Amino acid sequence: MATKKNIKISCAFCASKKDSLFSDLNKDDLESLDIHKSCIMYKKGQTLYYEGTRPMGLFCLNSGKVKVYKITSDGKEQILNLAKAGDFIGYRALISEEFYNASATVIEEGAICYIPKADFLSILNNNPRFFKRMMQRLCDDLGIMEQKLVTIAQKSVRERLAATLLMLKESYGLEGEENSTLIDIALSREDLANIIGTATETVIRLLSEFKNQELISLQGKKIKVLDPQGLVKEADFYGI
Amino acid sequence: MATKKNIKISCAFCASKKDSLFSDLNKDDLESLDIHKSCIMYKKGQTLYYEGTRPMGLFCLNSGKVKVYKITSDGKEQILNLAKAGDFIGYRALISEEFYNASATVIEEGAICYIPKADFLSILNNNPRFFKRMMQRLCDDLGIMEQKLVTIAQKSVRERLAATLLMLKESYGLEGEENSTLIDIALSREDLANIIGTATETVIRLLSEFKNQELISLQGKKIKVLDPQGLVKEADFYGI
DNA sequence: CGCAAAATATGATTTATGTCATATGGGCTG
DNA sequence: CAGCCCATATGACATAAATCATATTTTGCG
Repeated sequence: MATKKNIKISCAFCASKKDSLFSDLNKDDLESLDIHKSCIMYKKGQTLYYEGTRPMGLFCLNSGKVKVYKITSDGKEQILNLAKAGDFIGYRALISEEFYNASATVIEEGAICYIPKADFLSILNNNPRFFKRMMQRLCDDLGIMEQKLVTIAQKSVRERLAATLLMLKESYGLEGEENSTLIDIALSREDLANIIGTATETVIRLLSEFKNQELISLQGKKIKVLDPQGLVKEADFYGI
Repeated sequence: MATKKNIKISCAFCASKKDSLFSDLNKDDLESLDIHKSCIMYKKGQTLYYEGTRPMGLFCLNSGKVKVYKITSDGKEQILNLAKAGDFIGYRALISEEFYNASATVIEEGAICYIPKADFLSILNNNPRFFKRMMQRLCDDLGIMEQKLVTIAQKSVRERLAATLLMLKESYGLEGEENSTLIDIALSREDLANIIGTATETVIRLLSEFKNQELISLQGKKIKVLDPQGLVKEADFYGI
């Protein structure tokens, strides 16, 4: 295995910080983050942490994409969250001082920073503004998770797939010609199935149907949304 | 409609407080809660709040039981949470200053206190210990919700029902003779279906099967768990 | 107390989705 | 650049669960 090169990325000048939780930290706090921070390149497939292990710090994506997931007793994977540049992951276990209850694996390579637990908790405890911000984030996460639960519990696989495509379009959409939007994230059909909670074959089949209905187009792995309104109709609601 | 009688229940002496979030507030904070608090009896079927409305305070159950649920666009109900004596509900919307994104309805009558938003937020903002406690609670809620999502997404209805019965046994179990445990909460088969995310008939059928397997016994609405280990086997894991 | 309405129970049938099998294609590695 | 492997694709079939229908029992109400 090659030696991992530590990349120098300053939180104070990190472009990904723009809309992250760190976005309104003051200069001192941001500089204190840099002191013990490490920042390395991760390749696709590398795992940041495993469910059941103890968090020692906070991961912050400077670039790349990560999936956060749980594995059931019978070996099935359920993706709980996707993270992209600017996103934190693993903060909940850190805050509540528990073991991770999900795993995180890189799905698109990128630079990921790691802030030691002590530094993160120090800011959390000494900066009430940041503490509040974190609390707000947890509230948001909870709301999102509740909505996902309802969708998975009450909607058909077809509806969930349509809703998921719309959600992915929001988060990863690249505008193309003729109103088409490329979903710019390297998700396999299996990953997609593991977001929705269904079988890989079912996703493949339904994507084919959506293609035949000219709601989407498929160029290999990547999916392009042609008719978002049509998908909204299929989803019978908006947002998974 | 009868006039609602305001019951005098002091937070400082509330028996239900024992294991609530208020359990380690100091005397002054507890007394400040009492000043503007109201406490009235709610009957089965009464709704505490509706999704989409603005929270004006915090509900705290002195007694009785409440279901918290969302209604989908096509009118199906998904129960997110059940609350009993000592439980708070609606704190997330209050903290994040948003509209409720679920509704709450009484399923067993009881006395429910209502603490105005300002009083709750005042304690939250002035008592860092309580703030921390709240944050911890949100973390726990999030973990629970994630686990529920995984279960609903990846487990069969049969497994989910078994898991739900075990969960209900933990929260509402009354030990009876011969190792049997009565699940002491007035849930209809429909409610049960709306926890699990399935059709009422399916719940009824599966309960019959579990009865035939002598895992449970049915006396009208109420369910008695006879063989928890058998249910664990059916659930293939523990805890929904 | 008796009736109506709702909840529970069970059967018959349909359907969406899972599973298994096999073919095809794209991309990575030596 | 070739070959292999994994992802995608599609078909055939199995099945869990939804839906619709109809008893039967329980509950609440006047």
